Amino acid sequence: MRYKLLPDGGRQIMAYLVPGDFCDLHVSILGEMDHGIGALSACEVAYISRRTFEDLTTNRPAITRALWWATLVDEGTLREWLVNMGRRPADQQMAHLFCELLVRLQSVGLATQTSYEFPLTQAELADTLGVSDVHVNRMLQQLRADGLITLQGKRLTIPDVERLHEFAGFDPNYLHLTKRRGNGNDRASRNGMAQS
Amino acid sequence: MRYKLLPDGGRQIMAYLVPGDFCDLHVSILGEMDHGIGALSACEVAYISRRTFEDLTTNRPAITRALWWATLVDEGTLREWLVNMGRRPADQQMAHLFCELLVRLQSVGLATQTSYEFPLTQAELADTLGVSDVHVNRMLQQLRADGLITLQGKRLTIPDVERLHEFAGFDPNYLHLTKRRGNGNDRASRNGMAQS
DNA sequence: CGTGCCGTTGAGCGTTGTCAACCAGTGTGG
DNA sequence: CCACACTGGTTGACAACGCTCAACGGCACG
Repeated sequence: MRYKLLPDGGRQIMAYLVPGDFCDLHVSILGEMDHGIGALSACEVAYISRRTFEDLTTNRPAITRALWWATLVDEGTLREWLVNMGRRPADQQMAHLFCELLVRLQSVGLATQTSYEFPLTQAELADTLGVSDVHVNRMLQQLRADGLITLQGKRLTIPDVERLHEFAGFDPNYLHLTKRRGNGNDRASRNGMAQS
Repeated sequence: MRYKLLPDGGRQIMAYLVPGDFCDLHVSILGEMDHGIGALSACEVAYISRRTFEDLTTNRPAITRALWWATLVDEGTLREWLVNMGRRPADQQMAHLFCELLVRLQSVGLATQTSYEFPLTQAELADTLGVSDVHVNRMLQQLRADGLITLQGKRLTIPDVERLHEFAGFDPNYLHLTKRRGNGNDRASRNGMAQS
């Protein structure tokens, strides 16, 4: 995840990273990090040396373009999150996040048609959605009571994906996933390599 | 501005563009726009043809890097806005926006040390901050009463910039402006051209 | 068998939203 | 020159959403 800490001790989570995502392309270009990065579950991290990066961005325009593409998708996601926080009540907001994670995890082969591992605590959800943890708890119960989700142990299941989309006002176009094959492993295209 | 419209008629504004900013680098890379762009005041727009763009991104790595840099700064701004909406009450949120605009407008020579033209309506502010227009009105009055801002006609003045920063919890580091000269015209560096 | 994390619940309060009305300024057409 | 409509800002009353504080229970871990 990406996050920022505030003077008053508050934390705002601004992004979730799934396998295949880049976590700090910023540093190479901007020279400085303006936020923190943390792991919410076991992670495997690949390093690209500064020299390699410099080499790629000066000599390999197609790859540079693919990396740029990845940051633009991140940007699109941030915009959608902004809409989420600004214009939707907490329950729809949470439902929207669940929809997004389903699609993104499917694209890397980490979700079935209707469910995925969900290791987040309610406090972390609260720091993501900009609401209190108590309120997250109540909204979760409501979503469960309405049959929109089930959350047992660490697994989130969405019985009727279409209905949750409807409820959350979710439209995955902002993720810029290329739609083809339905086999749940679309990683190459998500990373934009295929087009370049 | 960048914005999205929702099915219920709501609008969320996700970014303000000041002179020198790029408005749709996305299209060339992502191939599709996922949000709308609108003008809030008279604008002058420069077009770059697709062919020129293709040429730049394949043959001019330094310029490509500068463009990429610009999108990364936009991304940083989006993250800060997310923090703003998630973790700050409406009054501080508005103050934070005023602080950001002061710095950004100064960097393109459109603001004095303490004031700038502010053409937004309260309804537009509301759509930016994710609150109702009535509430914007009341928070504005409060900021005025506290002597943090004055807003006469279309001009916003910040009598004590340091105090407003304090109140809003504003730290301009996320804008990645290079600090040098204090003359309020720092456009070249803001666009990242100087470094490349 | 303690300790700590996480989830859950209740009560009361504060911020913010909704609805509705009103006012000032501006432009328009008769 | 004067209705008229329209936009943008302002105000009041009330409801609703979400927060804070506080306590408690289950569970894993040492």
